[in-house]
Amino acid sequence: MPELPEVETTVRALRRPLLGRTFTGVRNYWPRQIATASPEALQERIVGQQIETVDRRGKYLLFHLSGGDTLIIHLRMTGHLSVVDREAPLASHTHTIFSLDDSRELRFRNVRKFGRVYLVADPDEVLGKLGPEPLAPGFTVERLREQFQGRSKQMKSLLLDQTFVAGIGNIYADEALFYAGIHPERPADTLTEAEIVALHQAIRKVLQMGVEREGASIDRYVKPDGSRGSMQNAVAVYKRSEQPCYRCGTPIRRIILGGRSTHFCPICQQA
DNA sequence: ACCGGAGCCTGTTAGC
DNA sequence: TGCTAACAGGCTCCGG
Repeated sequence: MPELPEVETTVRALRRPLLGRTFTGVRNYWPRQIATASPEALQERIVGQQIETVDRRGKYLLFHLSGGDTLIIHLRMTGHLSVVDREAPLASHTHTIFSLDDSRELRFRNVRKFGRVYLVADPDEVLGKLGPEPLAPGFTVERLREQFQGRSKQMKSLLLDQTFVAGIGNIYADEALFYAGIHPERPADTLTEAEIVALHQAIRKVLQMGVEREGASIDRYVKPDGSRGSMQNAVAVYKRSEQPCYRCGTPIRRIILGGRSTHFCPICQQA
């Protein structure tokens, strides 16, 4: 669901309305959503702090604040952020509302309650174990090859591991493996050098495509303004089981790996 | 250290 | 048609 491209799309939409704003209050209706402190403690600490940057690391949104703290939000499965006038009607499942100094509010809607809010002095408390940022210039083939050290699990599961590469979720993992021509069940330690190069290129390609298309509106995901992205119209394998592979015409297969639905072409992706 | 599986959640969908 | 059970997958935690 919200994976790197969807979070990046959210960050880009929120930057303009949030940069330079100061928090004036916090309301919370689901205390467990606040991971680092009680809602009262969060409010106490965040009020008066100005938003200096709006950024992303993996699937996390980062708001660096004038008091030195960083507000971190993870959307998980169903999280949705929007900035609206405080008079706007409240959508169902809105669990945390940040009031701003311009009569607007940053609202965190979260149907399945998996999303989390962190307020920390040191972002590494939350982000410390994340793997490399796949669209950053430092994500080279060499860097990816290093990440394979000591890893033996199946490629699909490895791509979902945020300590391997940050930001990939179920959709883009299946898409990347398709373009790299790698079967999702392949043990990581059996990849050839050529396959690692292909995987590096494929990861960047599918994430870049997702960002350009402003995310995949599969299931519930929509942009902060409620409109849909278009990546769902450009997927090669995800949720295309039984439909013909665009490359060879063979029906796309769906299996369960590590408890996750996995889609692949049995001809183009050799075991 | 690494791996796989359970658990957290609720709206939607599949199946009887 | 109406109900229940399974499913969806982000991450953390636990045991092997």
